[in-house]
Amino acid sequence: MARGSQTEAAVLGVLSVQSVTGYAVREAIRDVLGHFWSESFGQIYPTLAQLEHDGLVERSHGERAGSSVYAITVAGRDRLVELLRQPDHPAPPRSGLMLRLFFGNALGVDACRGLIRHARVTAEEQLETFQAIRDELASDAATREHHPYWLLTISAGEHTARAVLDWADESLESLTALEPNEPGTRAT
Amino acid sequence: MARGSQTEAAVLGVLSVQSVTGYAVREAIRDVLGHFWSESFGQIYPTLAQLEHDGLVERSHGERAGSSVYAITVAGRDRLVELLRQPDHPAPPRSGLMLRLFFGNALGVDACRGLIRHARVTAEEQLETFQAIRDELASDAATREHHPYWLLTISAGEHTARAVLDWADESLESLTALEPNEPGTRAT
DNA sequence: TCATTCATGTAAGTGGTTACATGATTCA
DNA sequence: TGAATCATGTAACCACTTACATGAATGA
Repeated sequence: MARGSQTEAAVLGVLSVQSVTGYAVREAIRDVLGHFWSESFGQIYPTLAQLEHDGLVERSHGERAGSSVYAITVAGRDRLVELLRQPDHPAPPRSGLMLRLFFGNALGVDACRGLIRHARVTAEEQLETFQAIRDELASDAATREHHPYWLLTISAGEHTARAVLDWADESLESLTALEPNEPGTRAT
Repeated sequence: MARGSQTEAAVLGVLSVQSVTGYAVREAIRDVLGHFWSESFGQIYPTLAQLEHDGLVERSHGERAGSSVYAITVAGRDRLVELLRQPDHPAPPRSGLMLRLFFGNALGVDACRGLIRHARVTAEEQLETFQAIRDELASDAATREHHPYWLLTISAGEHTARAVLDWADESLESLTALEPNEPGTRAT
């Protein structure tokens, strides 16, 4: 899947579940796909315009003045499947946390501990969020045919978060064994 | 940390371990930081030129004709610590796998199974790679002060890979319970 | 001698973010 | 009435990738 088509797929995907405004597409991507996907305004509106031009979505008047509701067409559904079938070209990894830890000898062991603790807290918060999403899903019958798939992504998030928890505990343990060698410590 | 400075940090970091050519910086980033970081040629050479201009690295003649070896300066070490201390602004998540699974109802359950199996295989291969790196590290005494930190990143990779394994097994199980509803299946 | 690796750089293109500009509607 | 939210769009900018261009050294 060419990089640009990923946005197309995400937007078509949202519209395949429900017809909404461009603004709501962005909200859905942020709130529902948020733990594994993101799109900015600057991408969504031009993409919607392109999709309309290609006959993959249709635009109708929204309830508010000037607002548009987009609905996916039959051709749009075909296109969505076509896009989803294309191979994934994952972006090269770039973890700022790992970069800092890798050069932890320069950064100093205390700063490393802080980074790991922070990652742990974030993972804990994520687990709570995932539980909340599970609860919400359980009471949403309208989209029940999607739930088995949506749960897959939630479960992936949970597994990853728990892995971070385990890793953080192990890592904090292993760093306590280290003498407080702090090459990077200076008064600021 | 501003986005551009991350490249600066990665390059300075590599040079803080050993003085090498630009080509070798790229190799180190690809082979050693590869599981959590990446830089392309187009980034490394301009960054090295900038770092030299700022007095953070020094250039000397390499063994080969026309080749340059870069060495980090004292100011460069200070700058590295400064960069590593800056807060991390993680790139927004973009998992093509999760996007496809989330819209699995459109893609079809068989294609989803294929994606998950593929992710599982990749995770298995990664675990083997990590073991190989562990073995290599154990026999490299020259960089021993870095090892506690380098092991942190390897361990993180292993935890993540094992999480994928568990998630994949669970997910494949959960999908077998699903009737073979295949909206996305068409002859191509 | 010929392919591969080592080595350095530039230029064009892309995918994406951020900020800007505008205005209606809702609700406190 | 005024702040927050809903809503649509554009323009500038940025980091990064890919492809290109070049050539020396190594080793089969």
